[in-house]
Amino acid sequence: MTQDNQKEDILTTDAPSHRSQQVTRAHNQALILAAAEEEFVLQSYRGATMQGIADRAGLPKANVHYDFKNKKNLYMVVLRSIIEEWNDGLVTMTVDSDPKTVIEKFVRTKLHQAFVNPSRHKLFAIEVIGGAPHLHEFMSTTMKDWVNDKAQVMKEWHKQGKIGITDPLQLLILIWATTQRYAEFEIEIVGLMDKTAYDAEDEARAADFLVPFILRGCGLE
Amino acid sequence: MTQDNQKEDILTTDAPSHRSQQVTRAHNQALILAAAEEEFVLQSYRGATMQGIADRAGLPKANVHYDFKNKKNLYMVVLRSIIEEWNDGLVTMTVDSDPKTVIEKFVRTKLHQAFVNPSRHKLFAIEVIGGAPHLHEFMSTTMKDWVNDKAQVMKEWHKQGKIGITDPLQLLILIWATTQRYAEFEIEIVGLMDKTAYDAEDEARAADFLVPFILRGCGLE
DNA sequence: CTAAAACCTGACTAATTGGTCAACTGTTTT
DNA sequence: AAAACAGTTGACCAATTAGTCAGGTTTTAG
Repeated sequence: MTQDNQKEDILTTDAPSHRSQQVTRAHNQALILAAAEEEFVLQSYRGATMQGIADRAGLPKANVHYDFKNKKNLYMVVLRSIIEEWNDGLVTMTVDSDPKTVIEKFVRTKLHQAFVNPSRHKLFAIEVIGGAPHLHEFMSTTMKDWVNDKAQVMKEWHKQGKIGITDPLQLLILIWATTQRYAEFEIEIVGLMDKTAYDAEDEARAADFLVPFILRGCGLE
Repeated sequence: MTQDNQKEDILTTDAPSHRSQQVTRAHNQALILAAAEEEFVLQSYRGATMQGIADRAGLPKANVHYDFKNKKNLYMVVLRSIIEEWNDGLVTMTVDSDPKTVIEKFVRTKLHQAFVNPSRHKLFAIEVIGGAPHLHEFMSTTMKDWVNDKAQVMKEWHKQGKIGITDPLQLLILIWATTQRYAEFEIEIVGLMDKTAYDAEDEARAADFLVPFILRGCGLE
């Protein structure tokens, strides 16, 4: 029950059948990471069990330890991959950019990430809410630098009368809060919509509401 | 180390010294609840230990079991007290109310709750993010009724041209997201502000940003 | 004053769980 | 072909932890 389909691998490469060991291992690691992400979200760090992650990935527990050393390390690997994705969403924003365009793009990108990969946002949120014990470095370096940079640009925009916002940090907090909310509180929101999961139009519905609302709030449009 | 100051009770009443049993018990239960709230936020349900809660309350572990039966029950009691507070923040909102006044009041109330009692918001958030396994009933009854009621009112406002919002649920999500964020992501926000805790003016700063922003977003003012 | 009831707690137990390890299988190198 | 290596896994162990309980003390009722 733990290990079933060794033969029918979905990979499109067709090298000799004994290429499998390396490839399978990479494949299994991906399975484990995905399983860990789910388990950590649902059970939170302490509640997640290595056995639970192994079961979810359909592999023996010792395999998980072989690939990822220990629980903390596995958790850190998952967190790190989330941070990498965070960096991808960074919009280029300079003094010469058009505020309206940049803000709209930023909101849409963040919102899209939230709908495409809610688990990662949930995990990140749980980590921060619980005191961010594993994220101190990231938050005090990468994130802070990024925020200071954008805040600088927005202050300049304000000086030039391009935007009605005096406190850029508050605006960033608001944008993160409103976009990520759809991922983090998925269960609540979906429940209030009388559904069990988001449907295809929900992201668009959220964007159609949020984008004009935020632009208006910023005194644009 | 677990139990120290039995004598010096801080209570200002000075009834005969053997009133203590009942009073002390109530007092201890309050201590345990507060301790549990902290522990559950920091460690999440599975990570929180009865011993940890007991230590935090300065009482023996068996005492916690005596007062609250078991871990799950203790958790439910904490959750229930949070839900009660949630109900307190409900603003009266009818078709005849002034949208601007009501929305401003609502935002300020929610924001104040967030700053006054961040732990409760964190715990609630962790519960919802983790799938709300203990909140299904609340969310599908009390909360849903409340939302439907307010949505009805807002739709009427829109029909009368008093407000520029067509999808009330989205607005409620936004208000919750932006206000509660200051509680849930306290660590992140405080870090980005180069502090270790909110200072006295932070709530006002957030309100001064949020209230006009949201009113503008709603097409008011 | 006495007996019952309520309260309190140290010591113990059973179950869970992160982590290890030795034996095994398949792959690569020489 | 055979030795070295990488990958795999069942079985086991030590530590943690929720929950129990018996024996104690304090409070209340009659």
